[in-house]
Amino acid sequence: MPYENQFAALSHPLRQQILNRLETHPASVRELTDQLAASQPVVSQHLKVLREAGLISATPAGMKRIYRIEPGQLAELRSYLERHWLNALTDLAPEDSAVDGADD
Amino acid sequence: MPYENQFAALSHPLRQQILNRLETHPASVRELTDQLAASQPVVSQHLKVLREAGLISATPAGMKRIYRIEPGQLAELRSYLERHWLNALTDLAPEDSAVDGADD
DNA sequence: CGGCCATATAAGACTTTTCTTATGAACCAC
DNA sequence: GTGGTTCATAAGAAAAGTCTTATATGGCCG
Repeated sequence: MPYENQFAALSHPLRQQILNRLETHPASVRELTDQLAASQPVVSQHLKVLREAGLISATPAGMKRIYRIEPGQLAELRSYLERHWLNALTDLAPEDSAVDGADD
Repeated sequence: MPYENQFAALSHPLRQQILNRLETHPASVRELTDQLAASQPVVSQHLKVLREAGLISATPAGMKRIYRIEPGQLAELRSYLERHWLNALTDLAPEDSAVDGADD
């Protein structure tokens, strides 16, 4: 079940808001907590979900940890979306394999 | 929190498998139940989630109901993915609005 | 060192999701 | 009509997710 965790990570509004913030500029937990009107533990917990899904990464910077978007994983997600469930729309992909009989 | 339900719908392995099936050919509940080794109520429940997310649609055909992919919603989802969290990757979108200060 | 700041994590309550079992409604054949 | 097939849905238990409160870890400064 590919990308199950990534889709789940994107399915929570606060995590979407976190990504919106990080997409424009990386930030620390404290900054996100101030901007998003959520408690610090909640922000940390959601950051953990996003990090374990590979959508963001953290780099220690002194006392803080700077979180930033990991665009590779998001690009793969989009690619997966296109390769599988959007062929019905575009109908321009005669890729024989990985289409029928590959459900998991 | 846009597309929250769509991402949640894609976050379950059985629902991904259902979409994999429907992407190649539309099917009835019975056919999906046979192919996916899940009980009929479970398949119906997951089809309901996918339908309420706008990702599939159903057309009555006699005794059966034929489910098929609704590619428009998936295309919008991909588009949303690109417009927001993939700018950091491509960096080619100077679209001023809907980027900063719009988290929900 | 002691105190403070930033973050992570644990424990518990609460909510939501998911599955199983059972049942009901609609359609078709006879 | 009866019987069989297809599908949806309800009820309940089990599992997973999410929030709050409290606490622990680690870095910085005096």
